[in-house]
Amino acid sequence: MPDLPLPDNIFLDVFRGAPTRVLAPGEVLISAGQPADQVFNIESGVLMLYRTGNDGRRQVLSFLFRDNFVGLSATDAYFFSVEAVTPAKVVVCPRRLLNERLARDPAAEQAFLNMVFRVLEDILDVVYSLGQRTASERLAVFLLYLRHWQRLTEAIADDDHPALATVQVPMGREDIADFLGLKKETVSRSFRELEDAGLIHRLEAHAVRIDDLPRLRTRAGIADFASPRRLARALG
Amino acid sequence: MPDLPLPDNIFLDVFRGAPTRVLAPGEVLISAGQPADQVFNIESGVLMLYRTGNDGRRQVLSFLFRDNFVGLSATDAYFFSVEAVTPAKVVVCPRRLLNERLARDPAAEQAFLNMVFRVLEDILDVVYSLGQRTASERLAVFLLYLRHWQRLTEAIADDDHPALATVQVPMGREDIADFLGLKKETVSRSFRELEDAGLIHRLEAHAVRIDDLPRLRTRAGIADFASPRRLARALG
DNA sequence: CGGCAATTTGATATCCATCAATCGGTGTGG
DNA sequence: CCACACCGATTGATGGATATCAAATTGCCG
Repeated sequence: MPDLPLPDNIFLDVFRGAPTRVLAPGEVLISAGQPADQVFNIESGVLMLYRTGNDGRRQVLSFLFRDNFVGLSATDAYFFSVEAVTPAKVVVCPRRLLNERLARDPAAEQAFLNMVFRVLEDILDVVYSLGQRTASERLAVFLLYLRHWQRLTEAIADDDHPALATVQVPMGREDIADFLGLKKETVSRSFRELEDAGLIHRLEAHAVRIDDLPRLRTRAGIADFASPRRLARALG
Repeated sequence: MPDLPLPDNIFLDVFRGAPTRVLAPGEVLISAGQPADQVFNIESGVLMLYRTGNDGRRQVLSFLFRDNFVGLSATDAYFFSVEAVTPAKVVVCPRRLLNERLARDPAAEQAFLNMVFRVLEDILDVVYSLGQRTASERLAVFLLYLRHWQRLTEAIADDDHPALATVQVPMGREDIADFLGLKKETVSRSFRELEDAGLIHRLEAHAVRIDDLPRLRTRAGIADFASPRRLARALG
């Protein structure tokens, strides 16, 4: 079986030779309201895209992993914030350069559009989770989502590969809670619930062993982040 | 003050002379899993885009209004369903034609991409609502959202125009509930809560009078669907 | 006018949030 | 090397918001 490549979006070549920026955990890359004049691509590490309300409520809209593109915006100002969860490296490129690249090359534009569609589709999963799923179901989906990204960033072809038995959970409970629309205590209790059900085992706060993948998938419901169709798409 | 035009997305001209399809309430336009070989534009009426789980849970992802484009998909199969809420007319066009149009015309492609961005941004609002807002806050946001679309489809320039004092609520309570991640009884109670607070008044099940727009906006939180920035963009 | 479906309202149950310890690692200074 | 302090995670006890179950009411259409 061939190694599993990351989706190669040809427009990403605008980042060739672009400067790298190193981020410490918690460091802010994008602040909502700033002029949207740069785009980024993640070389390593995990970032978090979120939106905050006036009253301090925060919704994490997405976690971002290696080779994820950052900086989608319809307008000339970002409408979200992005910060590093782990130490991270991103490459930076003026937005103008990307626009020119897309305008010149229909194939690149097509690839870019497809990426935006994938983002859109992934967000619809999140909407379904937030609207319809219970706390432990959301956590089950989330763990499969982390496993999916771990599989992609480590380019693992085999779904049963032993390296996927333990899933790294780089972010804290509060960040998970703000992604899943829960409170951090509820996230803890949901971990326990999945553990008591024999689906997972907490190794430490930032790593989980998956004991029963099929039942974890059942618990999560259909929209498994590594379902065959989605994976086929992710691999382009 | 000039009349307020609908956003004129130039790529919509692929629908010129295209056949019209008439839909009765509840009639399904798109069924999840079908080959995604057609795209649509709404001429009149209200549609509903949703996703269902194996167990019958349903999440309404979006309501669709006049001049909304339907059929965005990264793959060759739809991953959502669409049905009519009210009697509706849509124009139908082969997806291939749109793709050719976009490939030929960079300006059209740009306009299309901008539309997709707007959709993305709107969905992020929904995610924030589902993750962070209470029931009555979600309903407040929803009523402003309906008001916003009513304003657009009726091309009303003035935000204080008397025609906007009453908002039509074409969909049933269950559909609202499945959009807001609530149950229909909770939607009823939230209507009552807003009414008791003096923000709105229920005229009938399908129409609401807004008594205190500023306070309704406050209740909804910042992401007002008709905030100046968003509106400027929608009209762009 | 009658009957059916949708909505509203009421009573109760459940799940998640909140408030409050306690536990457990990690890093530092003695 | 160990004691201690700190911070995040877990667990416990309780409260509150929403779901569920069950009428009662309204509105709509024949």
